[in-house]
Amino acid sequence: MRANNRGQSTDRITIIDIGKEAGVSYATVSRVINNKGNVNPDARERVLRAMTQLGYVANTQARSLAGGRSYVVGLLVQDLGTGYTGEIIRGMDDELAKAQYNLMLFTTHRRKVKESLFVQTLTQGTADGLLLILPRNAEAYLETLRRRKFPYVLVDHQGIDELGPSVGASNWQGGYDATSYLIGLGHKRIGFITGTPELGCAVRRLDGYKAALHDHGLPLDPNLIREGDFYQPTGYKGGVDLLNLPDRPTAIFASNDMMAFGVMEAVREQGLSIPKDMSIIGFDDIPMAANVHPRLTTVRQPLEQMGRVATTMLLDLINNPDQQPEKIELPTRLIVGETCCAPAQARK
Amino acid sequence: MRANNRGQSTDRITIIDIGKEAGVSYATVSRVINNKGNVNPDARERVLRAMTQLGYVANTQARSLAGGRSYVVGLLVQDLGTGYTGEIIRGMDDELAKAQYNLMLFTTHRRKVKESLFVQTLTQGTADGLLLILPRNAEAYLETLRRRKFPYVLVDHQGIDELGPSVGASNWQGGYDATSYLIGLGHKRIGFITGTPELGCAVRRLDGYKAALHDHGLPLDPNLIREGDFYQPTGYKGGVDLLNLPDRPTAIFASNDMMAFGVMEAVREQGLSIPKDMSIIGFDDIPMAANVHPRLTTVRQPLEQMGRVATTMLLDLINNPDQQPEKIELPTRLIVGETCCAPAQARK
DNA sequence: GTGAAAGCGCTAACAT
DNA sequence: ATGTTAGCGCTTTCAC
Repeated sequence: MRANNRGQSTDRITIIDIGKEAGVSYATVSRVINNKGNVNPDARERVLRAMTQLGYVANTQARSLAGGRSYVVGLLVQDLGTGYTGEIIRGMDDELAKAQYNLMLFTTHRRKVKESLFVQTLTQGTADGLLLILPRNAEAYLETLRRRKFPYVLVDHQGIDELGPSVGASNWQGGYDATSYLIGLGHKRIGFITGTPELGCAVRRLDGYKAALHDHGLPLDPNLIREGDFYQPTGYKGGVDLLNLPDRPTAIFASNDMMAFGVMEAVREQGLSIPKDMSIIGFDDIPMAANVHPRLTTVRQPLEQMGRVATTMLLDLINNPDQQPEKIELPTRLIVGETCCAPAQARK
Repeated sequence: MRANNRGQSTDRITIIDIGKEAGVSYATVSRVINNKGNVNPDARERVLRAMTQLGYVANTQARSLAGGRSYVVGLLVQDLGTGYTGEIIRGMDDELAKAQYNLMLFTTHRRKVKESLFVQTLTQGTADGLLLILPRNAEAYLETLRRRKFPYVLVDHQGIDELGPSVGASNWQGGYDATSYLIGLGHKRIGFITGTPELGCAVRRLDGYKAALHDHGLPLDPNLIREGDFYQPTGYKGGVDLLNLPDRPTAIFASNDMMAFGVMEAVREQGLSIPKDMSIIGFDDIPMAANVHPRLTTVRQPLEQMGRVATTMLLDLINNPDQQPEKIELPTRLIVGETCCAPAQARK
């Protein structure tokens, strides 16, 4: 048992050991491991046996240094707080495990400039590919990634321009469906709280809202639209503002669940009841949406599946670098909870 | 511009380039990078300048392969769903970034046996240390880690025996405080929903509950204690059971916030009001606790700080392998929300 | 089909 | 104080 320079014991089994045990050169062992052709079935068998027998574990550092893969995928997220990201990661994680890949996590929260630095590190061989969940200001480093032909997939980033392979949900349709649902219940004045306006998904949800109003012959009142940023406090604030309107809406559609929770808070603070006095609808269907009372009516994004699909896309891209970048949009679905009902006047 | 075997462009700047540019051997460059002594200030200056000028980024694979550090820390978690983990990671992440470290994420959810496999990978040079949040059945691989003298820190794992360096919160005190608070409000029958019984933190919270009852001369009714697992559904179920008791409690203390949400659900389903008919208290103070209505009264664990402290401990351990393993317990604090009040009979 | 050998970028002796 | 050199474990030509 040897010890490395930090005192850790490192009695590693290398391909040289395997080679000796199997009676072949270690080049052959490498061929077996990487499934390259031209290996005698007998030899392959012996190598495989030696590997399990000696408990061989590949050293990924050496592998990637020698020009192979690192078997690491980078993941860039802003935040882990809301459960939204957690759901997506669950899907990624599962898919990655199947392919024997590991995940390197980068969080950008609070940091401003460092984002491009991590791209440097990552593309220097640390990772074989990169997953980006809802990135902001991605343009800067996406350009670098593209130039280096470094595989990446965007999750839930639907910019206006061509930013490369991406997986998202049908945000427009979700916004349209939720609004139509409220209109169907009899609501005529429907408040809307936007997400971060720079984010494609936020814009699409708003567009869906507008389109639904238009298709049902309802006027678009700019006063009913408040800007939010996908976090709870702006939902609360938007809710307060809308409630204070002389001609207040009978329903509020928040661009995500966290903001919907904020709206719920605002409504209750005024002593109003949900949904009797105010119908509320969210977007995402994070786990918590089922745990609040009354259960939030919302538009479900298939978050876990989005993570799953993004990951398979990325692994595909790593294996076949010269592919056409795909853009996949997964369907959203209205989840009817208990926060919506017909407006008061319609019930009279 | 060269291209590697996967077609990516890899015009890397190595320490050799830096050496040439600065007019020194690349060994000197290495010395500068790693802050080893014996470098002429002039030479150091030239090297540093060359590095920024050429935009040098170290190749961590090569570094760790050559016996240095990988500048990666592994993180083992079960789940990212509840926000609890997210908070801790936020603290870790911040601290890690300061030390230029990266984070490799391993999730054990759903997988049964693979846990020991990741230890193999990790200790083969992929990471310099390991952080474990609330691990279950950790004994198996902790033994391996110890034998290999691989640095690790446990977060929120307070087993009965000596499992090594760890960071936790004062769970006993928190349980004691919450229970005392309820007793102070006038409650005499207080239901309790446990966490996963194998987890040290769950046992401590229960012990704190029992001690508070005892110290205030209240009897311990085993019927009022229900087993949970820290997830919402068992909170709901425990709540239903306690509500159906002929002599139902006037308050319920759930071992964490997610289960407290479940209790709230159960109470409401019976048409009862919170806190008038039933006081509820949780544990953790995850962000969501402030977003439910009424705001959950709970025991705050300093989650972010726990992550922070665990990380500095680990980095310390990486730097000085022969340290004594520390055990740090951070204080919890009662957060008074709106889910507790005096019981009905006391108010009469 | 298989082995020998070069080299990925770096650290850490060992020289000087 | 600095240069030289030997690997770390692996992939990948290039021979045979």
